[in-house]
Amino acid sequence: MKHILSIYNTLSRKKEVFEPINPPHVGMYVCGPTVYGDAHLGHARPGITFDIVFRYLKHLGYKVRYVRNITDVGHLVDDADEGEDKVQKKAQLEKLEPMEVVKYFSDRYHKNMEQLNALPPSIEPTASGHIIEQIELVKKILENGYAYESEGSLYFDVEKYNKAHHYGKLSGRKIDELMQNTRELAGQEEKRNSFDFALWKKADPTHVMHWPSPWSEGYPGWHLECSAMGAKYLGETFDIHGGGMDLLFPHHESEIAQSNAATGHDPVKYWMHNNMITINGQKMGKSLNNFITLNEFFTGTHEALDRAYPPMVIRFFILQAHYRSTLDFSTDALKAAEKGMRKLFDAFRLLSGLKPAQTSSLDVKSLEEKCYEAMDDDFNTPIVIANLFELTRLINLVNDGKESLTQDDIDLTKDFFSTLLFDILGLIDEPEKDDSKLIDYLMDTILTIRGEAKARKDYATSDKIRDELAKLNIEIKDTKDGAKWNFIK
RNA sequence: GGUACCGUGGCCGAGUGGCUAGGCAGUGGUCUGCAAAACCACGUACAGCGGUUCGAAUCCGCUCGGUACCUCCA
Repeated sequence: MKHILSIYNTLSRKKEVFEPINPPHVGMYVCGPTVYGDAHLGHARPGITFDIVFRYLKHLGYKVRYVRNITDVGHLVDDADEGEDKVQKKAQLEKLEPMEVVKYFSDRYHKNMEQLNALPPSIEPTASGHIIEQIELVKKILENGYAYESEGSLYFDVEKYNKAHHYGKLSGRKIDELMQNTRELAGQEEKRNSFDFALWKKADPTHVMHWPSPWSEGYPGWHLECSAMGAKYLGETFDIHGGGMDLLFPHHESEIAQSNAATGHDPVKYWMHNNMITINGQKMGKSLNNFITLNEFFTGTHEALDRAYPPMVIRFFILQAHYRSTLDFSTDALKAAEKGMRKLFDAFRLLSGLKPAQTSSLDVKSLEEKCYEAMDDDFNTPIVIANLFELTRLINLVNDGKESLTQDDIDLTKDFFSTLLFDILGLIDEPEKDDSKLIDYLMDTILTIRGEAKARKDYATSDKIRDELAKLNIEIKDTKDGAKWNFIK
């Protein structure tokens, strides 16, 4: 099957046919988390969205290098805090080294991504590990005249840059409008224009994380790490840069500016942005304090949740919406996703037991084509899933003896169903395991039945139950308080 | 205030001019000892108002409602 993959490019605001710069190689950079807290549902979205992109590009035969950074330097706690580093603040609160905080939350993030069955990226660079590269990038920008020094800090000269390039071409902003919207804020005296952004910040004496540089003891500006590390591992121009829509401006806009200022050309061919997950119609976010962490979903420990929801339910829930749409969370929506997903898995299992017929009364091949068409159309996973539900209906019809498939068609169906469901969508059919609880319920049920048998003096049945359980190393003891049971070692 | 986006049946959510999206929930039916599962049938949903068109959820305008980003800092 010939694939013409189209991807919505934020830069052009339309779908474009995907043509890698150096086929069969594809370079993809995705903005990863700032590790100062547990990942929440919002973090799962880019994790899963770009996992799908990664999986599908590989499926199409591309050799993909997927780079996802870990931001471990320099983020502030929130808008109200002045000059306080998120990682640093967390470290001070917990009386830990900043790198202990980073390690702790990085590990937990990795665990969560693994639970969601998101494949690990090819390279996962950290900002703190690339200070030299960032300093070199600042030097280039400075040499090319797009940066200025002020009080030991370096800022990007947006106004000057905009004379040669268009600052705002990604987010659709115009510098005149930025001018007009300038607010009077404290701590801006160092900058020529309020919209200039920091390339290097001089650390104040209380700042824990700082490095030497030609300009001051300090730390790199936030936008820098992605420009520096993207160029290092994927080249000055690479294929795909992804991230959440909330990073569009100013982060990605500034990345484009930095790269142009340093190299004279754009860094990225296709910009992809996933939309936000909302809760009660509002963005789920750290600053709004309305987030539910992934661990809370998996254990059911958040007050908004009635029970635990396995990672695959979260994954399926996210895949049922297109990545560029907002997705509204509710437990009802999650439950609906869970039931639907189970239905798909049930149908897939049925395939193996289907009785083959001499002729096929159904056309399963066309469904496969529809699934691929949907994937090729900007990774439209909800359409893929809708087609898989149609396939599920057909499988059930065959199972009910109302339609028929030949062995060849059954094999073909099994093959493409599994490719789509497991390889491309990345779902895993894992039965929920909470054995201890399950066994308790089962034993209660069995002992109740045995008790009823004994009550009507049906000792044949009650003894049979005891003997059969004994074979499983389960011992039953009739006590004054009723029957008890335990495992025999 | 600026910029962008959105408003689809009870819920979630596809869909950029004419063709049933889909899932969950609900109702009726088939099947079944009962139940579950499965299958079949059923909802004449596209915020409101106007316009373009033979024809609009889909294009245009206005109104209402909602969301995100807005240059400190990150």
